[in-house]
Amino acid sequence: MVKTSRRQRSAPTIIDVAKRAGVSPMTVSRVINGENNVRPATRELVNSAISALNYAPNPAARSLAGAGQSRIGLLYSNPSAGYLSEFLVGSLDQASRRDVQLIVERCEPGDHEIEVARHLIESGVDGILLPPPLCDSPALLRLLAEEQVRAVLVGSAVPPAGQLAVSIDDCQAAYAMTRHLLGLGHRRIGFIKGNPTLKASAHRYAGYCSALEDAEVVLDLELVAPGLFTYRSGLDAAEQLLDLADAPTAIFAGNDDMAAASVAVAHRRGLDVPGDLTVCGFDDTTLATTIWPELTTIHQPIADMSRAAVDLLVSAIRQQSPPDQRHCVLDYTLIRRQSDAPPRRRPHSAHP
Amino acid sequence: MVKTSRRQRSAPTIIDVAKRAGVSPMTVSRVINGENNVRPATRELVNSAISALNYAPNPAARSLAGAGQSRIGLLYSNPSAGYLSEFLVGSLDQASRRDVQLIVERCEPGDHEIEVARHLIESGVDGILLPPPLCDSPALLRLLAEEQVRAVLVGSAVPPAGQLAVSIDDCQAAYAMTRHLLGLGHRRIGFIKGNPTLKASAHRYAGYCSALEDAEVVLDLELVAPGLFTYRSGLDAAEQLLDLADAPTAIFAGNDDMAAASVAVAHRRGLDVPGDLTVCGFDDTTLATTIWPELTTIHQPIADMSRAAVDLLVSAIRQQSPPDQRHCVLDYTLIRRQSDAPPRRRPHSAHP
DNA sequence: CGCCGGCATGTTAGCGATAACAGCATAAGG
DNA sequence: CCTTATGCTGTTATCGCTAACATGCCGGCG
Repeated sequence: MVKTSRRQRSAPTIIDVAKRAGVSPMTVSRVINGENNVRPATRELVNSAISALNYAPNPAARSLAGAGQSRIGLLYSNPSAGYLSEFLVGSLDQASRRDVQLIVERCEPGDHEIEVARHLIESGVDGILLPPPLCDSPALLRLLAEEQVRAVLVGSAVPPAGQLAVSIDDCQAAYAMTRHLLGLGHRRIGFIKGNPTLKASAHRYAGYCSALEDAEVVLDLELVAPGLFTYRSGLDAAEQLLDLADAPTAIFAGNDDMAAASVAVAHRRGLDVPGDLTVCGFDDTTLATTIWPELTTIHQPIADMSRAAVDLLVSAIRQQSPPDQRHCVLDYTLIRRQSDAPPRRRPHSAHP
Repeated sequence: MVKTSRRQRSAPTIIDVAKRAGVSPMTVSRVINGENNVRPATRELVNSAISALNYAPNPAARSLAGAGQSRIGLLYSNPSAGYLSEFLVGSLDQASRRDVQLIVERCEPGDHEIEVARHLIESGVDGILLPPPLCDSPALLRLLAEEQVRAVLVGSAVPPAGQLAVSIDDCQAAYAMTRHLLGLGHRRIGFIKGNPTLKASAHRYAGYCSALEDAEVVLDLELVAPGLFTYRSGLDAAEQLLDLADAPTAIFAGNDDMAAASVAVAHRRGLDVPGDLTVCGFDDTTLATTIWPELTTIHQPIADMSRAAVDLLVSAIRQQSPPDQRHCVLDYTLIRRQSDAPPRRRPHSAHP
């Protein structure tokens, strides 16, 4: 059996070095940490003892005795299915690289987010990671500000000034998707808005509007349906859009859940997707590839975002990196799958 | 304030937990390390103190004090939506409690699982966690046996003898669900089988058959459709079942994805769920509560299962707890939501 | 001359956890 | 009924390192 090979002849300690250099362990420590109040001659002595013994400080002991390892919390409430797992994978990875401990805490639907957050804070974390939808809770942000706990908002489209944040550009992504649909030839493009309490909703809508405008397609408010990011709300919105006398040839839903609902409604009405109706989503959750046809959607690099978030937070905690970039914007990807196609009927000719 | 005064809001220590639980720090340590010589009542006391304080052991102190830190791998390939995140939360939590480093490795659809597993082993893990569907890969198990790497199979219905494993009783759960449907008055109950390479499929089917038999309802093989646990396969299976001259009044799908597909097919045909057709799933993935109506399904305590798996693995690695229980079977829950109801039409009278 | 202040260094006391052993009930055995 | 096992649980002593304080040594000042 190959016991962990590291346990060989116990490595030299700071005491071995101290003896050999004829000084006290403390002086060795000072030399190691580059403190400037050691006489050059002594420093030299210690240094040579160190290299003679091939000494390396024990990081565990170091963090135990010293500044202590920092811990960061991850507070999540109800992200869509695949979001959390990706987020976890990324933050875990980075947390271990940066040598911080990650405490994961869930806010159950019934819980009051404030209570849970307070619990986390009281448990002594030095900072908190807030993936959506918690990143847009004003009450939570207020609490964090009061308690002076640092936080990184992930996925919030427009974080308050100075707030640490990581996100994609929701507006630009929605713009790209709308442009994609326009490129396929669609002119009547329905849009299902998301939960108005989340800032991302407004931004995605803005991207949609802006793309239409740039393509000189007039925005028809009939084609814009309200939604809440839930499947259920998507059902209602899709019904509303498809009930229109001049129904859209494509529906761009504010997220995958509502897009999936739109597909369901289309099927219920005997419409083929994408033959009779193009449907696109946003987020690229697992739902997007679970249903049939698989959804064309916007993919967020969630794992990378969470990695970036951990980095930002740790740097802030250790005060290593000044605010050279408090808000980190990563790139999205438009993923094309089977739910989009050019419109079957020629659209009404647009302008002369 | 430049630095948080060291004493103020530091993380809770083993001593805080000990005080709160009214025991000595040593006992807490024993609980954390899963040593088996602690009275269950005491263990419970300590555990609740741990979660109340949101305590996590300081890895630095631990490795300093002796216990060399071990690492375990989590190898996953393609669990259904939501499974992974729950699994991660549970295993993370327990990994941090037990102070093992969790190395997460994904096996992409194209990858050969053997290669990925070998990579993980070579990176020096002391054991591997195998959630479904990898837990049922014979080739993988063979490799692990050869390499003498310990593994815990999670979700495999009948693990090889002596293999570390955690699961629920799939057969019994399917039995309970079928019984539930019979209790509602259904007699023609369709069943969609799962991927035949996974042992859970056969067990769920066995539970279904056994419940019918006990209720003296003859098993009609017409009502049993093949499936693969994918949404797509559920679509085909549901079409097949609903095409039947004497169609079922209820469909029990082998998992939630296929149940969701069944709901979609029903809607496409203008059937109301649950008014015209009852649909039940299995697994209680997030999909179950995403769609409408929300699915009645079987809930597995995935987070607890992964916690148990980590425990089992760590204990085996540290050789602290003998094989007092190599296969840990946890309880499932039948969750009733909106997708089931008594059959609308009186079923054909059964027997004289 | 003697006291002060500043620098280089040594001492002491933990950091948070565990190993090893010591106690102390309770159960088993004679 | 007393002794020897057999759990559980508590004590003590570290692990390697570093804050915080204590010491000794020097020159400068009144």
